[in-house]
Amino acid sequence: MKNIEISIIFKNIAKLLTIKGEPGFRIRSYEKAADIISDLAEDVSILIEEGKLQSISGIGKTIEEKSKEILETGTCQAYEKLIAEMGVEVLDLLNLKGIGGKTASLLYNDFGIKNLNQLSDMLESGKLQEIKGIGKKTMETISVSLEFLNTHKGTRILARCLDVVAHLSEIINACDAVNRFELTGDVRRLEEICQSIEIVVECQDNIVETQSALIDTFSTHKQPLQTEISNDENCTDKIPSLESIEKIHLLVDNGFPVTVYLCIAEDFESVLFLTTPTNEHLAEYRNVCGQSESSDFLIASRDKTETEIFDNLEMSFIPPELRKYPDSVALACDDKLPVLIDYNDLRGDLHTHTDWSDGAHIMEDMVAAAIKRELEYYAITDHSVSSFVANGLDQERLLKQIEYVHRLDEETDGIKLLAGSEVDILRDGSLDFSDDILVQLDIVVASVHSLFTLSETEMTKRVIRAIENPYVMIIGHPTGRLLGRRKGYPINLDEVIAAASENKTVLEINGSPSRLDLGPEYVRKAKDAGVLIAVNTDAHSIPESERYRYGVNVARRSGLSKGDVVNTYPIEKLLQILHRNRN
DNA sequence: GCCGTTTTCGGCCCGACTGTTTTCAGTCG
Repeated sequence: MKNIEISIIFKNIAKLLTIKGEPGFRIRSYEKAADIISDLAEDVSILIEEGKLQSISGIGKTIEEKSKEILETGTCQAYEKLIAEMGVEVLDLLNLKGIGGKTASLLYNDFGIKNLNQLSDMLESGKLQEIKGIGKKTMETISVSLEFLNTHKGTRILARCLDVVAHLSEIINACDAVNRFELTGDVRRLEEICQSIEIVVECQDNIVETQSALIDTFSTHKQPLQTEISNDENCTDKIPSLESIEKIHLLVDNGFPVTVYLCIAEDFESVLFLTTPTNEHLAEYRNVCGQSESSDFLIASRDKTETEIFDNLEMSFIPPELRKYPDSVALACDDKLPVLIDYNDLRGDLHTHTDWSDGAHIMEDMVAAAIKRELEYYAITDHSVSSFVANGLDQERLLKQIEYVHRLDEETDGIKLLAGSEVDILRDGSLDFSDDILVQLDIVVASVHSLFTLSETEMTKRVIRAIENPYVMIIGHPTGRLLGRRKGYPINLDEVIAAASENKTVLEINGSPSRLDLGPEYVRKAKDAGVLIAVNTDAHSIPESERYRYGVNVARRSGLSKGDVVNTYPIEKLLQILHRNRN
């Protein structure tokens, strides 16, 4: 059980209590505890063992007891009681833009709204607009948000899938009848949003025996994923049931589909090969090899490794991340696939936070985590004054911080610290700090954090003006999207990319698992336009320093090589590139 | 629910802006 699981339960308790209409401060305590726990650098279980959990400010007796209960049983009674009473779907109400705690509570208590479908009916019947405080614009916001959530219904972001996979792996490992297993499908391709989890299992001897042993193992490990065996044959099935392939369908994590393919050793890699790509990509292989049926293909490729299968198709090995795009097959046939950036290629992080603004940890601890990651350079880029809620730094505090970073840099061996700022891009595209302040910074990341409702024209103009500022080096999370939750502000990215290309401004791939912003579609366009990319963590805590992996995933899926990513360069070259617009 | 203390309950809670109204809910990190 990881900290994140405990954190999610506390966050959900807070949400359910909000919707129920409970008074505020108890809710706030659960929210605070959830935030504290997700940011902890150590496992809750260890802190409890050492008797240290309650010494953290914000965590008292009740939170510790409930944490213990969750660690032991996968859940806690208080949470289960709320879910039983209100239903888990009611939580979706708070994911809608335009609806906050007060409105969600009103909808639930006075109108009996328990899920998005009921809300949708209410919206269509016009009853929603009768509620005080909901006018034309808010209706529109809710309607757009509802449609967005519906298109992502039943999906999970990659990070959540990997958490779920960690649990499933434990369960599968506990089954003696399994030789080995590997992820396939969406998760193997590292899709930012996944439709399902697919796993290929190599059985020890008899497939049917392994199948029934695995079903037994899954059935006895119900918590914390609410794992159920499902008979739903409509689950993602890339290959038909064959004599040599069996399947198990599961629903985990409140109804998320999992398909387990069971096969013998000889078929393991060919099943992996067939189940990894999208259907569109798979069709391209068929064009190349002329095999029309998966079953024929399977027989033809029996006992071969994936590499041998690609060899037989007379194309180079296509990394799983690229087995989505039809064009990668043509590139593989011509042996022209890019050499993808590797996770170890990053030499530094150019966008991070500390407790000077809204980070959870002190600068020294964040730096220690960076040294542990063996980074060569590390930029501190706390928020600027306009991000008030994030305790953004004003000019005076920024100047103090620059000095502090320089001093810490002198005292610290093994890493170069860069003084930076994540500067807010204001409404008109100007920045929070004047040029004579910006010139003192090693790194300037400029980001939009407010006024998401501007028109596309205004927003595009706003960001381009920031790009044109010679002191701005990187545009942070360029679309403002939150995966599965928020579409991002309206902006013409083609124009933004053209402006970045012209002004030699770097665009960011933000490694926050719920952002991953820019996404592959536009990263590819940026690469084509000669724009360099920075893969940053935007870490607000020590655990978040690990999110560089998610950023690299996006870079790989976008077909980026090491040379396309600015923070793979040695420090001298990096600064030369970033400072080239300064005179 | 947590904290702190003047030991048994009162205080916790940021700011600017938008939308919808005329006082407040929601949104940005």
